Amino acid sequence: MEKPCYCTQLRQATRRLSAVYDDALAPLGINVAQYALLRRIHRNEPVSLTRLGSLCDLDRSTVGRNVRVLERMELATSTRGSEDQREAMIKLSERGRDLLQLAVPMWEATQTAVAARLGPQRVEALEDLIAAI
Amino acid sequence: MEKPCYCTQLRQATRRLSAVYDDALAPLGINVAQYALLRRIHRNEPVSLTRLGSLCDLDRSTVGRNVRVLERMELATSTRGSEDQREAMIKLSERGRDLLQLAVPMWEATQTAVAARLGPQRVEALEDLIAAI
DNA sequence: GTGATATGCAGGTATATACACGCATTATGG
DNA sequence: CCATAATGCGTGTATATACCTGCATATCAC
Repeated sequence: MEKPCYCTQLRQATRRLSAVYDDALAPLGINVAQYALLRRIHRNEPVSLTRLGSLCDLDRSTVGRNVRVLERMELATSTRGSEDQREAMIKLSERGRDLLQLAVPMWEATQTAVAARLGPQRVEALEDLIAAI
Repeated sequence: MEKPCYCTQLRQATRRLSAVYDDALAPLGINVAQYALLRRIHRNEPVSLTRLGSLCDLDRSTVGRNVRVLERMELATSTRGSEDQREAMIKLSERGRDLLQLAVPMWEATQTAVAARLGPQRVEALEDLIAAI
């Protein structure tokens, strides 16, 4: 008796959960990945792409492209490091900061709703699992 | 006291877990998404894109593109339905069937290894969570 | 039967993601 | 100092994913 693929099921669950957060943030024109990135930048600015990549556990090139999207939306800016000319200095723009301030309560509401839907037991299991995987 | 984003953490965990399965299947030149799709086709062939989409809980256009990749790898074929000319009839090719036969034990080994690493408690929690999300 | 509606697909567009390669800049060894 | 190594990025390439639009084919209502 074969168990279904943990990975495939987890991927599916992640798509579903992402859609919930995406929908919540849609009025602001951002998705949950962009929200996470904005927040990460905000907490570390100015920050290089390499550091952002390691903070997000994403490939540097991925972060670079995702930041570019934020730049196109005029939510973030990228300048060159003053000491190390190789480094990109990523910061939020004014608009980015403003939008993030609107986004946080929306995210919080979603987070709370998700926790309520799952119940404390499952939330704990989720936190444990995330750490274990 | 703010809890980190469930969604973002789950996305991260999913990326990590996917990488484990991807690595295991890499010798065959496929990743876990392709494995899941091959398997799904195998169990339902011949199958239309719409049905495949609903089975995988993926957008039809996504499945269409993913199947196209399998076709390019010569692992699957797509012909037109005989009754309904609109329908695509997706099947595995010989190569697809052969490769799947090699892939299944690799997948099983990974599945077992993951279960061992997590332990029965967490595996159960994972199954429960996946169903709940 | 024919016009309206529904269904199935392909393609455009866009984001998220990874890996490999190459270029520029910085750091290091001698 | 200078050659070499290390570091930081950008880009090419590729897959996975979703939404929307348009086209072809079926179905249905009358």
